Amino acid sequence: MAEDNVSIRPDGQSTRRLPTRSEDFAEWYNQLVVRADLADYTPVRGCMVVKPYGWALWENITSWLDTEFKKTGHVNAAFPTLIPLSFFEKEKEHVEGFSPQLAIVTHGGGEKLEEPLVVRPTSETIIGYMYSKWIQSWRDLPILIVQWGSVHRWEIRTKLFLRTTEFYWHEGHTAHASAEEAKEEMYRILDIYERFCFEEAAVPVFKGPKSESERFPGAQITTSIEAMMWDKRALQSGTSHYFGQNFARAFDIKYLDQNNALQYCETTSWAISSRIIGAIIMVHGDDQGLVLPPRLAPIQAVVVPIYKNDAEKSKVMEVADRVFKELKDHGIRVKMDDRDNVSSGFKFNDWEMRGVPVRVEIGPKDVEKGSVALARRDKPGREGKTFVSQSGLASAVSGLLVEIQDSLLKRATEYRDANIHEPKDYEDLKRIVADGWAFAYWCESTECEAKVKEDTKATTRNIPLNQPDEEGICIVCGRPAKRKVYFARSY
RNA sequence: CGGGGCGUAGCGCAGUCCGGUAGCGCGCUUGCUUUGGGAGCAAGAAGUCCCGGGUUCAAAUCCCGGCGCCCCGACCA
Repeated sequence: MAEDNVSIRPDGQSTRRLPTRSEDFAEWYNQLVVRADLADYTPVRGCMVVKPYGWALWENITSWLDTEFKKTGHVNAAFPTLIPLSFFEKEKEHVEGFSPQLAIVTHGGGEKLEEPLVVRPTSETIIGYMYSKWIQSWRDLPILIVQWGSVHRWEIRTKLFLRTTEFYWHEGHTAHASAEEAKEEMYRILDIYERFCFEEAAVPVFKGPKSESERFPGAQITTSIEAMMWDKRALQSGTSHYFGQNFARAFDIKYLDQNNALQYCETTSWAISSRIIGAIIMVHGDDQGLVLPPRLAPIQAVVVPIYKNDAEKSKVMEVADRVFKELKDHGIRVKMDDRDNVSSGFKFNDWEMRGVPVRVEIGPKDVEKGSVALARRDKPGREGKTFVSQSGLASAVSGLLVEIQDSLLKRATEYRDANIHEPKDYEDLKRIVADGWAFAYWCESTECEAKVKEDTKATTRNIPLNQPDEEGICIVCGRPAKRKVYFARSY
């Protein structure tokens, strides 16, 4: 489906080489997003267009997550984009956290509004208000609702996918009777996020709680999944929060328990946003362009026919059409590139820019020999090319897609692990975070964390779960510490 | 908000110092030849030179005033 919507017109810079990642990583990213046809800039500062190819990728991400949410009992619903400003003032930390980022509507229908409306930056408040209306009894719990949509946060510096004024996401909002149940929910979702990253995006992540200073405004516990980008900076790729009764008290979300006693609910919220696309780009992309994990790629294989004249064309197209149909029937998301106005060499580069995992080249020689050239995107250029028989091609391509998926995860994991170090002392930590991640004991005090940030610009990312039950000493102050944390510069 | 840069064809830029026919590359259109790693030739189409004012016979160019964007230093999924 998605593959048929993809525009394949060359752009104005098609023949220009992308800057390499080591030359200028930021510029590499900016150009790649546009030239791979994922997104474009608009007249509205900080707001992007997600183009059909980028949206097809997003749809593959969302449909997997949606399926998993439904499997675990969640249902989808939609809440308003506009939220009364006063709602934000009901939870102290929430208003402090979000005030600087709000877009506010002051007029409607040509008149000044009595109360300004906030363009939602997140929906805890309006959903909390509605939950208080809907929940009366322990029988009403849990409520497990997911909203798919977009939100707005006024940003100073924006970057396509990573930080835009408007971005796309799902936000799950749940209400429970007990703290245990709410915390279980938070971790259940975190596990889904982790599985998504490993299995679908081939992006290895660490999951665990964030420090107090990195918490979501209004949360008691914030957990995250954290990934390492090619430039070794960290990207928070998803979050899951436990609110305790903070929002329940602010919005009066109460129920009568089995003993006829009035209780506050325990709530959670969680999200993965379109930012995850930025992670996929920065983890897998190379100097030729985008590299997409096969399981998420809108186009998994592209067929490129090669011919010199009409006689060759008719012979080649006969085979190419047959191959295309075979792959399609085999459930592979395949695209036929029968453009007549660009050379095959151009097409090779073009599909590499767009990150298509497998390219099937069919020329006159292949027609004679009953073969095709198979090129795998994770090994660009001629190195990734092999010649295989036309018979059994569909299963060969399927197998190759699996192999590419695995190799991307393996490569990303090795790269990440090679760039995480355990510092011997504080000076060592400073050296490490200049070009990598440090994994060290930390006393969990805000002072020590702030000192690291001050000295190195690195922040604590998260405290990974399942650590051995050992004690150490804080890398900053030397006091006893129970758990290790990742320190890294982040996006 | 402080420092630096930019605004000229769809995109990337030259021209501005020293005022005088609006230019280049890519892309686009048409035709022919091409197509196994970013094709060639030929003929075309396409610009309120960011906006407003001023100086001048004449302004992309000089002067004044705006606006917008990008890059670097304090927040976030």
